[in-house]
Amino acid sequence: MGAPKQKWTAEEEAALKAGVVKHGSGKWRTILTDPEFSSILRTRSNVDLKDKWRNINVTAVWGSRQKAKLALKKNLALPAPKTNNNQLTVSKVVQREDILDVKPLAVSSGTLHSPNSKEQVSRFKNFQLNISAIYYQ
Amino acid sequence: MGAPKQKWTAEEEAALKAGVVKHGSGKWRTILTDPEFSSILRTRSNVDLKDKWRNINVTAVWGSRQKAKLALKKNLALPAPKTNNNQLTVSKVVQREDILDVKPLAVSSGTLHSPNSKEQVSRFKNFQLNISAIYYQ
DNA sequence: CTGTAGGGCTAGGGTTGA
DNA sequence: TTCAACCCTAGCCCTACA
Repeated sequence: MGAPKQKWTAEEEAALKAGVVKHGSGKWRTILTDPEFSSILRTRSNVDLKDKWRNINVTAVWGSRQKAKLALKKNLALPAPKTNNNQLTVSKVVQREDILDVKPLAVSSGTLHSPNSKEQVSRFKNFQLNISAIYYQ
Repeated sequence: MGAPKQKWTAEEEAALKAGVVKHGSGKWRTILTDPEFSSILRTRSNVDLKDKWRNINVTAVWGSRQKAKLALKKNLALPAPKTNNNQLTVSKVVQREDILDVKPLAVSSGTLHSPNSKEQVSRFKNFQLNISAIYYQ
């Protein structure tokens, strides 16, 4: 806990993947220095890249049980498919757990635009001020 | 299947609170390895300590973690307060580095509330603003 | 000193059994 | 349904090593 966690955006992840394709895994500093990615990954360190890559691969291999659960839950939680008209809705039951998430290894760094203006949160090194407003009934 | 639930004893809880006072919140592994508490908390993991501390604090302010979560969501879903209403501006200047976290407002006694001087709490009829400054090195 | 690899830790969301 | 206890893991830190 030093600074609030900075979650990886899809754009950053894509840039990392493209960087690994271009320079190879383990060349974190090189990827960071590459002008093709340096702007997107400006806020990340080489160690961050390494850690994120590790998470990506771990997730890809997966024998995780929670993710399977989540996938199942997600499926169950889906509202009945809303088709345009009035027709019987058929609920589908997915039984496979081995699919999920095709990982695009080579995502070109096209013009992915940030979902929003990801403002750069200032990250203090040894101080954090939390303000939370909580409403209750 | 898993281990049966191991309820926290009063002694364990006291040790945890003392550990937080001594080492600070978030230093779960440190508390665990402190000879002063290691014997009492022998059967607990660092994650257990973290979870228990969360329950203690959440219970002290609210009735439950669920309510807190709901309240938070409710808060996030609310549009920004309009000018007409309660516009609060809070500023705080910090200079010291030697303080360490200000969380132990949930010490055993029956009379909680009246947080210490490091934390300010403003209460409205159905609204609470929490401000906490956390220092660390 | 710089960078990488890998183990470890915490925060926070999620799950579960009583 | 509620909630204390417990699980899962992204992100970040620490240390060894080259």
